[in-house]
Amino acid sequence: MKITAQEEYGLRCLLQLARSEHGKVVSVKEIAAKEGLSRAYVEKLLRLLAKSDLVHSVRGINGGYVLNRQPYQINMAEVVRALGGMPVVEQICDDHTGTQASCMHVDNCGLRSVWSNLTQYMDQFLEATFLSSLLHDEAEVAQQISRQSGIERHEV
Amino acid sequence: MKITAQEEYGLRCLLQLARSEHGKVVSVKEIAAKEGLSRAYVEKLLRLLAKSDLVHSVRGINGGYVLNRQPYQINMAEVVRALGGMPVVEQICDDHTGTQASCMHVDNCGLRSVWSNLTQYMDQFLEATFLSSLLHDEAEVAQQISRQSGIERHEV
DNA sequence: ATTATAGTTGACAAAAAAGTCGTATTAGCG
DNA sequence: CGCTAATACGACTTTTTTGTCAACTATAAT
Repeated sequence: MKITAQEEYGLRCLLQLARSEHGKVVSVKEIAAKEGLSRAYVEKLLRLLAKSDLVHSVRGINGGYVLNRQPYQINMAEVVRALGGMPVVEQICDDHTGTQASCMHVDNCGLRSVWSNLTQYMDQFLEATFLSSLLHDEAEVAQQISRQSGIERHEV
Repeated sequence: MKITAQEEYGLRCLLQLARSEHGKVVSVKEIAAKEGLSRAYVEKLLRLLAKSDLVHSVRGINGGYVLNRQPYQINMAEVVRALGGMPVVEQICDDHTGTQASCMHVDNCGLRSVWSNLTQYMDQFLEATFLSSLLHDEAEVAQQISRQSGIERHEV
């Protein structure tokens, strides 16, 4: 269970857009500087996000990227999906390795249920978390999310 | 958010052990055949599981691997952890990429809270799922887990 | 004791993911 | 128009993860 680099850094770039005034064009250069990432990488990530219509680009001089909706209208599940994210059960089953032509468990697989439920469970969480909630102070964010998820918080 | 190959295949091998009579030694050869994986790979996975004391090996002729506890005493969170699994927030923060020496958000990072809560949330789910529940028919497993997680099931 | 079967180990090879680069395209501005 | 600063895109390189191999050690059976 790994959070991929694309998810991590893609989300960060998105947050940079969310932080700036709505509708304002922010250049890759600026985002790259603020996140300490290379321009090339930031471009790649933003193009990914653009494919899923979370942002759009403005070309030419003074160009850059803009968030398509407001931060409170974008939930984490969408973002994670856009960034290549959530494992779809069919993919897991399809993508098997090994000596056989198809997964040994094609027609009866206890695991499939586990993964598919876990995925849905995570999705619930992510759908309930909006970009806007991540813009505050760390302590605030922690409180808010913890309340939402019903998890008691022991430490940061 | 990816389920890694090690988690997927390691868990499967473990399930093969869980399926056989408790305390019985099962050879890598046998597991490999049943899962359609190479012996070498199955060995590697079982050694990983052995490191975390979920199984132990018996050497020599008639050797193989044995589950250390009974399936109803082993939860998925342990298994996933043994297989390299759950992302620890410190790791994510530490493992940053980019042009700077440390993550740009070291002292105030909204994301940290999200990942850490998501992780805990998933952990709850995985801790409540035991190896024993994965031994039944797919349909049964699905029902059982869905009940446990409070997620309504729409389709398989 | 010998032999055959099984696990052990670390190095290696292959595949996938992460990240970079160069060239093309677009738009503002003089 | 032509220059400059920006995105677009695909090919490429690097790094990490997956998976394999070969030489080695342990043990039961004979």
